[in-house]
Amino acid sequence: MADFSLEGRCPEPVEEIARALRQAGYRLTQPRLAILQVLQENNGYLSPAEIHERGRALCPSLGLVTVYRTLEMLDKLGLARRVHGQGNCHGYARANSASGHYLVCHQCGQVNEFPCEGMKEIIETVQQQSGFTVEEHLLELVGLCPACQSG
Amino acid sequence: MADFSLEGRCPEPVEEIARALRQAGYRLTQPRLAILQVLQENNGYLSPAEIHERGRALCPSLGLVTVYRTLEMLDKLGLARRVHGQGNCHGYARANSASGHYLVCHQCGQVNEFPCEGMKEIIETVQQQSGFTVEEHLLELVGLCPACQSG
DNA sequence: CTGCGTGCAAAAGCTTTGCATTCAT
DNA sequence: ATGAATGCAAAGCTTTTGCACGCAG
Repeated sequence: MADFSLEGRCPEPVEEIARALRQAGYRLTQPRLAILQVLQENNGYLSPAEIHERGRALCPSLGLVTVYRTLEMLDKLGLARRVHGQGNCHGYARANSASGHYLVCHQCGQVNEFPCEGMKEIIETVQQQSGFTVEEHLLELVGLCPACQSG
Repeated sequence: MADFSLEGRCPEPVEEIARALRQAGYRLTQPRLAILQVLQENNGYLSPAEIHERGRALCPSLGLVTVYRTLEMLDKLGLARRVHGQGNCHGYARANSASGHYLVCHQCGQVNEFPCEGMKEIIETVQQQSGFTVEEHLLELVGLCPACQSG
């Protein structure tokens, strides 16, 4: 099940992320922990509403507004990443790395990041041919994960 | 100004697209022509609201609802493409090719498509390593176009 | 203690739906 | 003539804002 992309990066414990949060000057609260936990446990692409719903199991008072605010913050810190679906664009997944490369299963919603060496070269070429200065990139591959192919 | 990506593909006249529309069984109406014209003239990334506003110059009665419906249709037919911005996700640009590769200027909003040979190889590698079956891909490079770098 | 972070309520946007009318064919 | 397409109005969502209270540090 796409193990390659999980090697070493996946089980990054919530505590570690929490530490990163603190170092960035943010407080560590129950709602935030709940949201981090949800993102951590779901290898997926979740809408704010879904995160809210699941987060309530861990922190019953969790409000949807807080989910929005926290996701925005996590996105800024690079701890979660906005993922663009084909239809709706408003899902989030945890960021395992800063790669910006996603492999999305359109059946089960699973999102993995993957390393991609070829990218630098492509960007270099495009910059030279177009005169653009490329600052960010987003690469999403959408398809079926191994489990959903057989299921 | 990123000419490379425009070679041969850009001036695809509205009439040609219109023909494609007809062949797909759709009627050719003023509102649709106006929207096609707007997409054609703007090398860019436009929100439905912007398209509506500009389209009114060409077809004063144009309603926002029609813009939504038409964009959805054009997207399905591959004649326009949804472009994902960093903040908002709901821009559209005309589709010059079926490449799925965009070069976006975050200053002026200009969107170009570009050819990208390296992609097939990347997808091949990822499929083999992950077991995913990749059906679609989306590559966006975001940066500054030549004009905006000097401006 | 302090004030950052929260939840609630409400406002503000954006997108979709229903329906009578218009217009391309 | 005929029904696909449109525009309007309104409903339905999603996201943001304002504010008093609570909790982490």
